[in-house]
Amino acid sequence: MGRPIVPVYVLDEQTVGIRRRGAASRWWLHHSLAALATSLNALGSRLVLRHGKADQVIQAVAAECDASAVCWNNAYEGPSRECEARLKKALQQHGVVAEGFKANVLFEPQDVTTGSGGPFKVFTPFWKACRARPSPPAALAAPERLPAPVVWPDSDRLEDWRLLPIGPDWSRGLGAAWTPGEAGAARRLATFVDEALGRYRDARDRPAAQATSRLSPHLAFGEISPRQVWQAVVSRDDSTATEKFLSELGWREFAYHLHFHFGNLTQRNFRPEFDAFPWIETKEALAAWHRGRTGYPIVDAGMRELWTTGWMHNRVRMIVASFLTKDLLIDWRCGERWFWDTLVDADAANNGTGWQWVAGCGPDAAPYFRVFNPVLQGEKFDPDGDYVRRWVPELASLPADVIHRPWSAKTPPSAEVYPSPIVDHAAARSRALQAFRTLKPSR
DNA sequence: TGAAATGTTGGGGCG
DNA sequence: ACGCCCCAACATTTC
Repeated sequence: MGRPIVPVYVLDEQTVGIRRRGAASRWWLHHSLAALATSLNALGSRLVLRHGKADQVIQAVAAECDASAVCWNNAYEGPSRECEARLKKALQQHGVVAEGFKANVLFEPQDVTTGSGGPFKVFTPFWKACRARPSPPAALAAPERLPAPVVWPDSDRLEDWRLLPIGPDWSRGLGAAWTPGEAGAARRLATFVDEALGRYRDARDRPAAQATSRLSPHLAFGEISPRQVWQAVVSRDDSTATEKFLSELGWREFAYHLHFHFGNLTQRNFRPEFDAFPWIETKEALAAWHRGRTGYPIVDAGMRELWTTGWMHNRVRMIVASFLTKDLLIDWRCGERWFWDTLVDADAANNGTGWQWVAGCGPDAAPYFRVFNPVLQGEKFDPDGDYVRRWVPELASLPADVIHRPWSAKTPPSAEVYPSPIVDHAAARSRALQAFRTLKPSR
């Protein structure tokens, strides 16, 4: 059955506008590709690795194989889309069937429109419109074997791509936390559905509860399709438990929708009035944030979880982002860059949308006056302090009622052990409100 | 997917 | 017993 299939992965670091992956996601990519190659070998196939401009490389491989068809999953962002368009045109000129599929999204951005036919700028109506559409079709089962060609095209060696850290190996925490690859993704999904989905709605905001799916890096690398996730979740037929989780998949869809319709939002303010915002350049404060030494336990715990595991709980991402942009008044792009480099789930659309949402310059963004209080957020979402104890061990002996404000403890930790807050939150809040008032009102 | 300031209410202490 | 005040608890508004 079927004609030979040649699986190809192209590492494109040359097409202008395609951003080079950060260090943590390069680590993930290495292990993901290794896992994919192993799986393909078990099917009697191989993974061909090439690097270069994706459209040119694929054309070359297709010619070497005398391919009759080339298939891929659609991309939704500027330079990648242009690359696809060039490839499609070139292949068709040579009589090769070229087809993109939508396995990376539940709903394609152009299929979801407002009543007047335009794109959405607010999440709730966007997701409502998605839910009103037919459910995404179930994913097809994986083939049991892939027919091999008589002659395989050449492949790069994965090691030669040097995706793993050179010099000091900071990746041990990543390896302990994650299993990149399709099998790891499937296990993660099954575990989540069995053990955590039922309490997701109530426990998802508590970072110590381990109640989220942790599928984000697997989704970001295409190791699992959102359609597979959708299917596993809705088949539980427990709408109160699942609806909240589905809407988080919806935020991912919304991010792709925005990037498709409004262009790259990883650097450009969606609301142009923010181009005049008085961000402050403070290297010391930024460094304290990077290293998890701000003096606010929930912020520092999150930043250290990120550094150690390449991932941070969603609630804590909002808290650390609010702290950077509002308490420190540091440009959200500085935070976006750090996340891009350190997150194993780094995804251009999700990262840009999330940062702009918190900073207030994005679509459907938090209003400027919403400033998270890192103490109250800690007390509300980490009431026992377990998350802080895990990631900020020097505070582990503090009782729960002061662990989010160590300066109030009977015997506060010395400044060598744990820093005093680098800013006073109350003062920082009023400074931020002041700064935000300088913006011209939009619309 | 907030927080703080301000307003309202009702119970209890106390002159 | 009554009225006054205090303030916790809750609601509303404002940033």
